[in-house]
Amino acid sequence: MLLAIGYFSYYRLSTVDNQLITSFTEENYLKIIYLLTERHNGNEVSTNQLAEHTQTKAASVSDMLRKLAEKNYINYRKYQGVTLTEAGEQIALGVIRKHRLWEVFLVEKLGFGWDEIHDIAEQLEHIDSKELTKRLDDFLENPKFDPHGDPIPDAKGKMPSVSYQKLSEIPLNQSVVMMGVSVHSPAFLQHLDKQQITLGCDLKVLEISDFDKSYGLLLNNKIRLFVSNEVARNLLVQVSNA
Amino acid sequence: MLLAIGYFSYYRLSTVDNQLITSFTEENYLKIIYLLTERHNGNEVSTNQLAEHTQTKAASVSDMLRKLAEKNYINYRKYQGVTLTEAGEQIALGVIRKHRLWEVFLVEKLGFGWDEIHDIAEQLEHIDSKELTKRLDDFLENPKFDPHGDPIPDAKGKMPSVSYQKLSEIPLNQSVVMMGVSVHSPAFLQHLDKQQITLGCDLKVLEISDFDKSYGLLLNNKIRLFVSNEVARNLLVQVSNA
DNA sequence: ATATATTTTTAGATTAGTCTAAAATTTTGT
DNA sequence: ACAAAATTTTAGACTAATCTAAAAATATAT
Repeated sequence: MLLAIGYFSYYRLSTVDNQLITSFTEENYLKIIYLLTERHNGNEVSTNQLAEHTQTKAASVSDMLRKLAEKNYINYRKYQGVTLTEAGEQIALGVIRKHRLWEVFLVEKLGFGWDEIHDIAEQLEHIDSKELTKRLDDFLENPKFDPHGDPIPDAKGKMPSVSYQKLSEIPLNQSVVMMGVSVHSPAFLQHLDKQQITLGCDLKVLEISDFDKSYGLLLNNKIRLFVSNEVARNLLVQVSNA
Repeated sequence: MLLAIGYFSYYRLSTVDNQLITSFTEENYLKIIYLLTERHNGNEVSTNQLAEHTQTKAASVSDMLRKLAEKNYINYRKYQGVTLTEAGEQIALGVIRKHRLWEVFLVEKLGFGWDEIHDIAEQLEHIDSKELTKRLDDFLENPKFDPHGDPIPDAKGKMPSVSYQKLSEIPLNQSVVMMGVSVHSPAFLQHLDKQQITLGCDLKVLEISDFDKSYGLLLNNKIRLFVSNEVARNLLVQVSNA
C-alpha cells in the first residue's frame, strides 16, 4: 500500500485492517516450501528442513506454519510436515517468477556474472507490482529460463516442466547439452566458469576414473578436462537431439 | 545479509548482533526528513510534519526520533524538531539516488509514464547492493535527472544544486524551459500530459487572466493554452539561454 | 501576562517474527 | 516392543514499529 500526502509518500507493506496480506517473511517460507517440495517430488517438507533453509529455529518455524495454515497457504498436520495449498503455490510461483526474471535482467542487461546475482534477486523478488513484472518480462523478451537454467513460471502461475538428468547418470560417450545446475553457490558457479563450462555447452563423458571417481569429459567436442564426482552430480544435462 | 545453506537461501535485513543497521522504516524517515528539510531551506522538521508524511501518529514519530538520534542520524532537541547529521544525510541521499535511478529505468527502459512510477520506486529504493546501483547507473548512461526533473545525487552522496523558478514567478513574455514539477501526484502529471506539457518544452507566459488568475501560455512557440494558477505554481522552469 | 489551544512526549499496549527451554510426539535400534 | 534418540510443538520472553490516552511543553490570543 502506498500512502501519499502532498509531495512525498511512504511505502509500507500492503495491509488490510492493519494485517499484512503476505509479508516478505511469509513469501520466503512459501517459496522455500515450494522448492523443497519440488526437490522431494511432492513429499511433505519437515519443520527441521525449513528451519535449516530459513536460518531460524524449529520453534520459529512451527509458529509460522500455524500462521500459514490459518491463512490456508499450506496443508499442515502437526508433526507430519507441510505441503502448499493451491493458494500458497500461486504465491510461491509468483515470487519465483520475479526472482528468475530479475536474475535474467541482472545478467543480460547489467552484465553481472551468474555467481553474483542470487543475493540481489532475493531482494527484488518481493517487489510488488503486476505491471512491473509484465513489463520486465517483455523487456527481457519473455525468457523461459534464468541464468542458471531454471525454468521461469509463466504469468498465469504455471511452472514449465523440465526433465534434465545429472551428468553423473549419463552413459559414457553420450553427447549431452549442459542445461542447468542443481547448486547455485558462487563457489560452484565460479568453478564452472574457470573450466569454461557454461549453459548450452556440449559435454561427453569419456571415462570415470577408477582412482577418485572423477569424470573425464570432452567439452564442445574439443577440450578434454576432468571434473570431480561432486561436479558431475550437480550438472544438469539433456541428451543432444542433433 | 544473505543466508545460504545448500541450494536455497533467505533474505533478511542486514543485522549486526541481531540489530538492524538501517531498516526500511528508518530509511524512509531519513529520506522524508531530508526532503522536508530541503523544502524548508534547511530549517528543522517538526514531529507533526513527519507524522503526516509517514502516515503515522506523532507518538510513533517521537519514538523513532529518539531511536534515530541514538544512532546519530539526526540532531534532535525535544520539542524543537530535527535536522539530519552528516551520517543521516548520507543514508537519505543514497536512498534518494536509488529512487531516482529506478524511476529513470522504469520510464526509459520499461516505458512507464512519469505518473506511474513513484509507487514502484518507493519499493526499489530500498534494494541494498552498491554494485547494482553502480551498474544500473551505467546502464542508464549516468542520468543527472529523474523523469520529474529532480536531480540525482551522485555516487559520492552529493546532491547537485539546481535553481529553478516557479512558472508563476516568471515575467510576461519571458521564454523559459520546463525543468521539473514540485508536485508528483499522478493526477497532476496526467493533467500535464493532456496538455502536452513535458519536461524540456518551451513556455512563455502571455497573460494572467484577471478573471481567475489562470495563465495564458505559449507552448513550444506554437500552441496557445490556459493553465490554472495552481498548475503555474507547480511548474519549475529555467530562463532559456538561447 | 496568563489562560487556552496546539504540539510533542511519555506511558502502556499490540503485532510480527524471532528466541530458549521444556514438553509432547514420532522414529529408531536392539 | 519398548527404551532411547530425534524431531516437533508449546510456553514464555524479546525487539521493532506501531497505536491510544494522558501528561508535559510550547505557542497564541486577548
